[in-house]
Amino acid sequence: MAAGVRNPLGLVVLAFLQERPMHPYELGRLLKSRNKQKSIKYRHASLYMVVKQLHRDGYIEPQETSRAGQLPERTVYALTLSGREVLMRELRELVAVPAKEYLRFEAALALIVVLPPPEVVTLLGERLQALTERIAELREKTRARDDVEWIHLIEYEYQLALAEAEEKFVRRFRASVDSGDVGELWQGLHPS
Amino acid sequence: MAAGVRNPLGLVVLAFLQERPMHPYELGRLLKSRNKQKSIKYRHASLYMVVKQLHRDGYIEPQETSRAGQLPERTVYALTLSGREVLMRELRELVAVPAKEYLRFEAALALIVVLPPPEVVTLLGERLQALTERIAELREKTRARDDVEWIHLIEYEYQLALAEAEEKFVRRFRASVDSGDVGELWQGLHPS
DNA sequence: TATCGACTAGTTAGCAATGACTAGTTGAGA
DNA sequence: TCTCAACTAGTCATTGCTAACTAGTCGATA
Repeated sequence: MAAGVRNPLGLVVLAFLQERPMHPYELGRLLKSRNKQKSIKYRHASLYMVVKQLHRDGYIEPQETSRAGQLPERTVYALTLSGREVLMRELRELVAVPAKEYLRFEAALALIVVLPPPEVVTLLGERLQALTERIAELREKTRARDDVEWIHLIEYEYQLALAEAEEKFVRRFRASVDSGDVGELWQGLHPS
Repeated sequence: MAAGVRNPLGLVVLAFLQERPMHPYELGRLLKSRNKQKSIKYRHASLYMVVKQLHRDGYIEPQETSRAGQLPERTVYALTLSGREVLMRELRELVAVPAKEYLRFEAALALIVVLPPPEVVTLLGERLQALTERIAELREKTRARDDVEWIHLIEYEYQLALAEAEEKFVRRFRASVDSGDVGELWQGLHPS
């Protein structure tokens, strides 16, 4: 059946299996070793779930089972034709069509009037500090290196671009709240 | 016994109940009328789930039940003391501590080498167009208005800041790929 | 050589979120 | 006045994700 692959982790599985057949645990190891877990949420158990779903939907197929010692049996999966197709299709859409994302901070902003303005200034200060550190890390990580081609750092460039934008936004926002020009409504909710 | 309120929708419920006791359906109506559904994912059925959880965890309490005609009974809930506490606590954390978000586009970037470079240029072009439209909308929405205080548009300002940053990033990225300086690895994956 | 932590490999139970469903009410237009 | 669409109000079944568990292996250290 299968209207597609919702979970990005599923796409990783398909993408990796394009290189060669593998068993789930190996997929997980590879994912970690290529540092994809920073961009794609990875939980050990989720991987097995996702593999099961991909199999159910006919995107991957068990090839052989092997076993080392008394450890559990490993099932090696291979990509099917429709698996390859769905990988390309989903990836194209992910790139071409911006998805609506619900960010935690966005939700917080939508409810920000619940907190008294002076406290918001303090909290935004804390966030600012964390963001600054994050940005420094990302700048370090994305600095041109000889051992890694730039295309493999592109996710971090993106994170960096967003983090910098957020930093600027928070700085502006904090200044606004700090200036005291906060509007009657918000002020009125917090009698001091 | 309740380690907090994971779902942002739960925070909306708590925040709204701070104003006055309400029944779930009314909460949903209010959420829509205040245009929070653009920042906080809202599904009718999820609301009832969340309300049930908040009740289970002692953050809200049923006050009375009423009924209009033959329509189902409505249960009116009120905020408890620990509900108020948890609302403030979670909101503070949401503001002060940047959460790691897993964005769809970020995942796509992590797997981008699966697609051939020329196609990526095209797809990024499509995304760029969508982003431009989105930015125009947000600019319109956040333009200073007499009938709404600026603090109630702050979520949109945030979205705008991020959208603009993404637009710039995509533009730069597309130019890089288009220039053909794409690295051996990526090129090698797509024999032409 | 006993033991402790890290690694290998996969399963399971429980909860949270969502699409689909039920069912009555109201108002506008034919 | 009939009916159709939109609204009111809530429930339920399915699916998916994750924390926690099982259980064996390997290497270092005391």
